[in-house]
Amino acid sequence: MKLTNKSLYSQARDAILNIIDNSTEFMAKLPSEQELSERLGVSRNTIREALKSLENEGFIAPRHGVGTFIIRDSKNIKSNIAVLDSFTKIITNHGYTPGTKSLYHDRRTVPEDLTSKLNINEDSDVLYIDRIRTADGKPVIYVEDYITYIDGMMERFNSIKTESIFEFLKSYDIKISFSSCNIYAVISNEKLQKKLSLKEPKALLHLEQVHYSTKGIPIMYSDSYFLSNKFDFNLVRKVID
Amino acid sequence: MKLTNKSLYSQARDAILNIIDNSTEFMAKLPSEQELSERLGVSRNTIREALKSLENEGFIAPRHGVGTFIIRDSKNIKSNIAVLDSFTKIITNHGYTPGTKSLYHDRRTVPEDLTSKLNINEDSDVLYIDRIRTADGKPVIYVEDYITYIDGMMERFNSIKTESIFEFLKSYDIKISFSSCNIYAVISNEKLQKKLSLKEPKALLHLEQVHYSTKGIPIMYSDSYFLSNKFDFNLVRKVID
DNA sequence: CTTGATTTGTGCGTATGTATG
DNA sequence: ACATACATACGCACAAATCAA
Repeated sequence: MKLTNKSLYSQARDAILNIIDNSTEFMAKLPSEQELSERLGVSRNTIREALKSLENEGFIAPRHGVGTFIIRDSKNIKSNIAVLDSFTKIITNHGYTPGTKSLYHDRRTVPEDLTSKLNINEDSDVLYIDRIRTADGKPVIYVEDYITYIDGMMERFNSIKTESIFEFLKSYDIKISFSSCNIYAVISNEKLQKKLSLKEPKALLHLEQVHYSTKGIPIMYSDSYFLSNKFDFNLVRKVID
Repeated sequence: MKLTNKSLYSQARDAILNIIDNSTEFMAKLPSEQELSERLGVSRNTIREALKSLENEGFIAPRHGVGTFIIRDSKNIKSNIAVLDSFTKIITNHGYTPGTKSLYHDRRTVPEDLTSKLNINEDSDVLYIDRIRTADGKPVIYVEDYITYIDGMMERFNSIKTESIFEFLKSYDIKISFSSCNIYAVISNEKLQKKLSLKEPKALLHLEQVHYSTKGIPIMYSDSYFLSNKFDFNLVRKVID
């Protein structure tokens, strides 16, 4: 009998994240793996899987022979750039009300430089989507998406009213699992200033991404431009020995 | 008897990374965990640890019930921003010869806004270091470091000739383990243009970091400014369920 | 449509090593 | 020297997903 659809380690992770968010003092020590194992009623291995996941996201720092310490909580993190969230969630996390100002799309032949990135033939089609996302009504992100074309996509995109491309792809049983992302700082050119209603050149954070499905197949290429002063992108960088 | 100072899983990781870098076809499939386990003579658990690490760095994508697939190799990755490398290594990886153009340092009271970040009293001192790093002789990174002051640090910093702050800290038995990093795009102001020998405003990638030791103690705050057009910063972003 | 083989995912138990205080 | 706590490693069992016969 299946009680939940979540794995044990994922449930343990949630429980530990709860401890983290409720702690107040700086560098508080978590209960030992042994104690967490007993308290949550799962094996130490399962606890360790949960801790590893939290360590990867930068919440905790284990010290060999000493204990595991909380280095930050999830409440104050507005956006972890290593986590692939929707624009809607990123804007919401920063305390703004998200919206979409303009939306254009067409079907076109894949641009030459994207054939290798999307691993498709040069005469293949893509669904091109051009969007301006807003925070409290003001333009903050400009996005251009190129999605490997599937039969009838134009028509379905017209009929389905969703702000989320990820949701749209789910209707084709495609679930985006990760993206390979290049990060650049750019100064807005005329096109970008027009799109983002800027009167003067501003610094933008440019993310160039190839999105992959759970099957590891490249599905979508995106260029997104963030008004950098509106967003806090956080990341934990680790030394690899 | 200790034959190596590397953990088994780390050795397995190296062996698998070697397979990855030597594969040619797109989305090639790795040998199964079972086979890797037998071939490398370690347990399946150890193989899984190695694979998990490679998955976290975006080299492979496992598919439940199917196999593990190579999505990129390490040869073409110039700089994974989630990995905390030295500036020297980042510049070298991009194919340039690294150097340091200017170097200034002093001892000063900690700036007020850094007391909480470094978790020190407001009357504590820091070692301030101001550097311009070059690639093939051209300025490409401007860095300002603030290190929690330890007795005699000024004198020792004068006498030790190293380009690496990390190496300098090791002489105090402090090993940097990770940093918490905020990422911004900025347009160079007059000060930055002077430091980086720029004739006109350019887009810079600004990393604001707090560096922690292996003990999880904040040691150093850094502001670094990268000439964005000279560097490729890559990152794998994952959907969290 | 069912079955079986293969492969990754999850979970437990145990033992030993290493760092810290 | 000792206890505590995390790190590494092995073996085993079963679940779940996929695919081909």
